[in-house]
Amino acid sequence: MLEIDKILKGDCLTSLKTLPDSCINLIFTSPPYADNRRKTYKGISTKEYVNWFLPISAELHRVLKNDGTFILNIKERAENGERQTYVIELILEMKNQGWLWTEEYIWHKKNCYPGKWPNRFRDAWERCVQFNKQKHFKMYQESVMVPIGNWSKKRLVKLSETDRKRDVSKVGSGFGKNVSNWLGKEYVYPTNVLYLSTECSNRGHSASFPVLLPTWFIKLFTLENDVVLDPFIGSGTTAVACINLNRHYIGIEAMEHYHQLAMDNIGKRNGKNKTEPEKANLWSLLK
Amino acid sequence: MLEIDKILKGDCLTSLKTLPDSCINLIFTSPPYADNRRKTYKGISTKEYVNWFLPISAELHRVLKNDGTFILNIKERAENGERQTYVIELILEMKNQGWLWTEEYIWHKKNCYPGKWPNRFRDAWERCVQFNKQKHFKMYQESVMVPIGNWSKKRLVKLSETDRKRDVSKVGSGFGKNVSNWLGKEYVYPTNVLYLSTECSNRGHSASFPVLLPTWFIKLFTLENDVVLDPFIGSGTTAVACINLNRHYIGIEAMEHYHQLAMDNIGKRNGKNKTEPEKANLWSLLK
DNA sequence: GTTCCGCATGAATCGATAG
DNA sequence: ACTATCGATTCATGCGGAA
Repeated sequence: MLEIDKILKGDCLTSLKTLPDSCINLIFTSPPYADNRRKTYKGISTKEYVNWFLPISAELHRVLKNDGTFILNIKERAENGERQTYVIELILEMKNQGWLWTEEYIWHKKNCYPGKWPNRFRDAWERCVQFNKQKHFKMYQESVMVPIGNWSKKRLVKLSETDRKRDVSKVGSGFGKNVSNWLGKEYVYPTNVLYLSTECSNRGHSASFPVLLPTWFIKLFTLENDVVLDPFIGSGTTAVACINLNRHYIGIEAMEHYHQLAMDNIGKRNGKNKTEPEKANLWSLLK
Repeated sequence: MLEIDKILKGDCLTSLKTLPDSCINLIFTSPPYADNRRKTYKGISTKEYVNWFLPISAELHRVLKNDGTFILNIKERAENGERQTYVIELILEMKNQGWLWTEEYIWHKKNCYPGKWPNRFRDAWERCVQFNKQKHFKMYQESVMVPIGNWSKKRLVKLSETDRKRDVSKVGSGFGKNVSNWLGKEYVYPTNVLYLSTECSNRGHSASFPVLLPTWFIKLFTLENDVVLDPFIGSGTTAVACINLNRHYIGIEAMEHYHQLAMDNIGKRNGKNKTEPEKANLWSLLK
C-alpha cells in the first residue's frame, strides 16, 4: 500500500526500503552536496560520496516505474583548486547499476552567489542529470513549450517559394527546413538549458533550488495525479511544486529541523487558494 | 627554436612532437567530436575516443608552461538514447596523466541547432573544460570584466559580432547608445557561463565556435605576445582571435581543406587594418 | 543613412527501412 | 541480431539587398 502526500521522517535508505517496487513516476532530488551544509546535514566527504550514494540509487531504481525518470540536481565542489570528480564517477557507476544516462540539463542561475577567488569565477550553473530505466519513457514536451521569439512575427508574414517546399541544406548536414510549418505557431520547444533565478529570500533555510526547477521537470515528465518522490526533500520545495501542479508527492527527510520546515511550507501552501499566482503558467514567471 | 604564427599541416600528434617543452601559455581547442562531421573529418568512434585523445593530451601537457592553461571545448554525443561517456571518462584519465581538472565553464548557445526528438530537447550547451598543470596558474580576471547594467545583468556576455561592431562604431561617432549607457557604470566579474551565439551564416566557412569563445579565454589566461596553441585549428578561428588580440598562435590541422581555409581566414584577417572596428575589442575599449 | 525583410545556415538525433 | 542509410523534424541569427 503506497502512502502518498507524506514526508517520511528518517534515514533515506531505510525509508526507501519501505516503498513498494515501481510505484514512482518521477524522482527529483538535490542530495546534500559533499562536505557542504556541514552545519545542517552531516557532511559526506568527497571521497565517500559515490559509495554513500550507490545503495540509495539502487533503491531509487527499484521504486521507479519502468517508464519513469530520475532527475538528479547536483554540482561538484571545488576543493583545493580542483573540481572534485564524484559526480562524474557517480554517473559511470550508476550506469553499471543499470541506469541509462539519458541527458544532462543545465540550470543556468540568473543570480548566482557572489564571491571572488583568484583562480575561478562565480559558479553560475548546476547539473540536472537525467537517468532512466529504459529507452522509452514518458515525456510531455508540449507542457513546457515557450513563446516563440520575436523574429517570427516578421519572418512569417510572407513566405517565398522555397519556404513552401522542403529546402535541403547543401552542406550535407541532412537538415532541411520547411518554414511554412511554422505558420501560426506561437510556442516552441525549449532547450536543455534552464535559465532560472535562485530564491534568495528563504529566511534562514538553505533551500538549494527554486520551486520553478522541480516545477519544470514535474510538468515535463508527469501528468496530474502522478507520484513524485524526493528522497532528500529538505525544506519541502519539491512537495510545494507538486501541490501547485496537482501531483502527489512522497518526501524523505532525516533531520528533524528540515522535516518540520517542510511540513510548515506544505501547510502554508495548502492554505493558499489554488488560483493564486503560484499556480500560474510557468513561463510567465520566468520573464 | 619555437616557430610562431604558423599553421602546421599534418597529423596532430606528430606535429605536437616537434614542439619544445613548456613553450605554450594557453591551449584552446575543440577537437573533432566523436563520430561527428563524418564527411569532413574521419570520425573517431565513441569507443575509441579516450584512447585516441590520451597520447595527444600527454603531449599537450609537455608543451604547456607550468603556469599555463588548457581549455577543451567538447560535448558528448547522444547515441541510441543515451549521452555517451567519453568526455567524463577522458577527464578522469587526464587526471591520471597529471592534469588538474580546475573548472568547467559552460558555453550556453544562444542559437542552437534545431530539431525535435521524442526523448530530448535541443542541445544548447557545450563544455569548456579547464585543465592545469599546477594549482597556481596565470589568470587575468580584470581583462574580461563586464559592465553591470539593466540588460547586461541578465545575460553576462551577450554580444554577437554585429552587436560588437555596431557598438564600437557608434562610440567612434559619439552616438553609441548601448555603450554610452555603460560608461561610468560599475564593472563586475563574469561567471563560469558564457552566453554566445554560434556564427552560422559565415559565407560558406562555418566555424564550430564563434570567435568570441577563444577571445574570452585568451584574454582571461594570456597577455599580449603570449603564445596560444590550437592543435585542431580547423578553419582558423583561434588564430584570428589571437591576431585580434596581439597574441601569437600555433595551429595544427591535418586536413588539406581546413588547412587552406585557415590560411585564407588568417590572410583576410591580416589584410584588414588593425584600427578597423573588427580589431577593436569591446572590453578593452570600455576600460 | 537607416530600417526592413528575405533567406541560407548550423558539432543533431531518432525511427524506419534496407542489406 | 546487427549495421548502414535515409527522411523527418526545428529555431534563431546575421548577411545583404530593398525600401
